[in-house]
Amino acid sequence: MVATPRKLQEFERREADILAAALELFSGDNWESVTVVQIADRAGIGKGTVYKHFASKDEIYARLALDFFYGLLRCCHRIQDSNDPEAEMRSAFRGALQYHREHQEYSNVRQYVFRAGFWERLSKSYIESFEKLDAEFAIWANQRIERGMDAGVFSKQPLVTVRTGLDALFNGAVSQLWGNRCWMEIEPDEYIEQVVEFAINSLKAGQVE
Amino acid sequence: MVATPRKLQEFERREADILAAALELFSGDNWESVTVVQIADRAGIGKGTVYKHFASKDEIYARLALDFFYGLLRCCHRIQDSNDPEAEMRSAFRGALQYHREHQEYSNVRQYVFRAGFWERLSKSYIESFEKLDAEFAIWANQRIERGMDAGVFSKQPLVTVRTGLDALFNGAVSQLWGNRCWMEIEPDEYIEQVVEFAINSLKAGQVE
Amino acid sequence: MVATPRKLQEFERREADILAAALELFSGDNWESVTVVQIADRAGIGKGTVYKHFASKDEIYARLALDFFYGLLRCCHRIQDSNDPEAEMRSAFRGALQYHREHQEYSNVRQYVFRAGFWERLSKSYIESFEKLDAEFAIWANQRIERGMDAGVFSKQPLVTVRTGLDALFNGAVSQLWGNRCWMEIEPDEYIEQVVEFAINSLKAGQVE
Amino acid sequence: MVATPRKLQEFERREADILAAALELFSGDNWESVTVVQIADRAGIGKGTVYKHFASKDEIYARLALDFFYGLLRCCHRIQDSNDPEAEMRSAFRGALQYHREHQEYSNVRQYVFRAGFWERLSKSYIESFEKLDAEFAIWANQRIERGMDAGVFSKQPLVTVRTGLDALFNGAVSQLWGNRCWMEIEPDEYIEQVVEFAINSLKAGQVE
DNA sequence: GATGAATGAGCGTTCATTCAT
DNA sequence: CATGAATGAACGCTCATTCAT
Repeated sequence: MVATPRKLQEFERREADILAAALELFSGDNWESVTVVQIADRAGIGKGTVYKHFASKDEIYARLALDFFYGLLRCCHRIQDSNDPEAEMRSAFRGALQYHREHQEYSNVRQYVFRAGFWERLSKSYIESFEKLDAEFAIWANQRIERGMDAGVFSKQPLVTVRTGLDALFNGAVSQLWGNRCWMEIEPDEYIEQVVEFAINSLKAGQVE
Repeated sequence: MVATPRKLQEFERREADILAAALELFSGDNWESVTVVQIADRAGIGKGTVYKHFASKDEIYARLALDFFYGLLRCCHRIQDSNDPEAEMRSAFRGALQYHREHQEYSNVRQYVFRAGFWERLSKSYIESFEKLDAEFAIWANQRIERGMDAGVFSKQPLVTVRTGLDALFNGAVSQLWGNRCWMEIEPDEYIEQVVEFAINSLKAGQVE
Repeated sequence: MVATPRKLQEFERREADILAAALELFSGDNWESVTVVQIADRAGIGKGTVYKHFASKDEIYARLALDFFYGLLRCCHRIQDSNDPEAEMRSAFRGALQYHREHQEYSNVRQYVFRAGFWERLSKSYIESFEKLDAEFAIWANQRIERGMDAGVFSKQPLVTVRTGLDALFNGAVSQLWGNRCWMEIEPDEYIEQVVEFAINSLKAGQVE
Repeated sequence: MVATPRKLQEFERREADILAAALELFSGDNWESVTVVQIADRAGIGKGTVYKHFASKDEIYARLALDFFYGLLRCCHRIQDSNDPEAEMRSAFRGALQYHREHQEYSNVRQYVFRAGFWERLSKSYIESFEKLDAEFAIWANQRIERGMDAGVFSKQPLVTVRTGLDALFNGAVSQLWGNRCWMEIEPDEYIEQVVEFAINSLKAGQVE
């Protein structure tokens, strides 16, 4: 076992410090006007040091978003393969929504990286990371949907239609969970169950019984 | 009756123009980066003229917020006194929520003035205006709640508890109505009714029948 | 006759001040590291004011270059049409070289705008100005060359060959005139005469006598 | 004979590496924006190590300039004393120009150290080095000029006049040799000969025969 | 009173320089 | 001693605010 050099450990810890500081500030009320100096100050380092770790402020956003989405992907990958596609899909959808609920601090980061212009400014390597992420999600989701269709559990529909609909449903649910900061007429957990139910129903819809 | 001088009329019209222009821009997508020049241009006046009416950009925000909240207060005051405190409260809560729904263009203004730091920068006179507003709301709401309690319609609870709960409920509902831009599982009107119901129930809760 | 408003006069004077200040600094030894603050200080104005007149530091360079090249074009246009194409071309070539000699302060500006990357950063309208300038030069030069060929004074050669060669010769001569800041083995005037002679000879070269 | 310790050898080799790396970068196109990191990388060492050898980036420039000028002085000192002052002067002038022609890579270094402000920033010891260098040149040149005057080969003129003129001539010739990168009406070697001839003639000028 | 030219603090970013390891 | 992470002054540029006209 090779011991990680102390220097490297510290360097990585700083990166974590910066990301943590940035996330705290981005999740606050003034997130639109957070400056690099504020991030550096909160991380307890100098302004220039931030740029040893990230080429730009946007890259901090990008990195936080990647961390968030990779966490989401891990959520999905944790679902065990089984002979019950419906249960799998339920678990995945529920888990993904719960993940968002538990990480509301990424709400503004997500909003920011989806803004027009963000991708245009982003460096090639970060764009590739996001594309790889998208591809992994697509593979994972499509496999499960097709498996369910082949098993006759989900109705046969064009994959693109199903994916588009589920994505819209999912994003709408996330808005709901995040848009409401203090209160909701039904409990989030119950809300999530209803969305999951809706999603499963739409996957089985039109099925000949 | 003293005729308002033409000059004064023009002055006030300009102020309205500025506020209208600012509100349009603040309700748009890039509201965070709206500049004073943009506001002046849209109002059809020079940049310097804006400062004849408002000491700072923040005061425009403050003034819009005051307009909005005074409109809300007028909503409440329009409720006729009656012998039915529950119906009054229902009307008030419903009306206040409808008011927010109908004035979503103030969404960003409200967010902005609630930011940390806004009040620190605000001039004394504006702070006093906001405090006066708060006080009027408190008087109005407390009167109605106490009247309802005295009449035995609402359960006897500490006023502070009731006010805190209702405020949270109200703010949550506003976030819900404003936060979710594309999708909601129930219609806003129905949503408002449910919230009103919930509020009334909580006012009557614990009551011995 | 409409009197120019005083304000506009002052505004234009400031622009001239900025350009003059920039040209002085760009013609000096430290021209590569001239800052906007230095330009503003020398022009006796604030940093922000520079940006009322020019969108970027590069645009100051671009504007100076345009001024320089338009002056050069005026030099050419001043040459009277005559029945002697050779004398015209001699006058033009000589005049253009003299113009460069008399405006050596633009030496670094010219170098800067010809750098790779400068055009990529330049705004569309400035690029169009330069293209228009190029086109006017081309029209003027081609007319005179073709007229000379038609008159049998210059030898018939492909226009592109002649233009390429003359441009190279001209640029080389400018380098010579500018590269040497204090001294030259022959006097600049004599040098210019020799280059002109060379140019004319190359235009007549291959001619059947 | 004391053996140079290995450690010291290595230290000196590193210094040579840094200077070589810096010279390569300073002679390139983007020499103005060369960074210390680039120099260190090309020298195959860490950034901090550069500062073990040179107190600042300017000192690297200064040291390169000193190396260059000491090389030039050695050129002069290599000229054998003889009884022919004119031949000596010819050799020296020709050699010095050839030295510049063969070391065009120092062109930007020379330009940089002659900039206003460079000397102000330079440390005392380096300034002294340059002053010593100047003094040695002056001694060498004045000796030869005076010897030639005493021998009746050069005309009697105030030393200051002769030195000023020769310096201007020399610097002009260097600009010519370095400034013109693409084109010259005569070959460099021939150019040098003409300059030498001109220099000798001016030394003999006004002489009563 | 209305104006917009002028301002300079503050933004994101770079890089020469320092210093703990 | 060599290193490179950390620093902060200074860059080009923006824009809220001021003030002479």
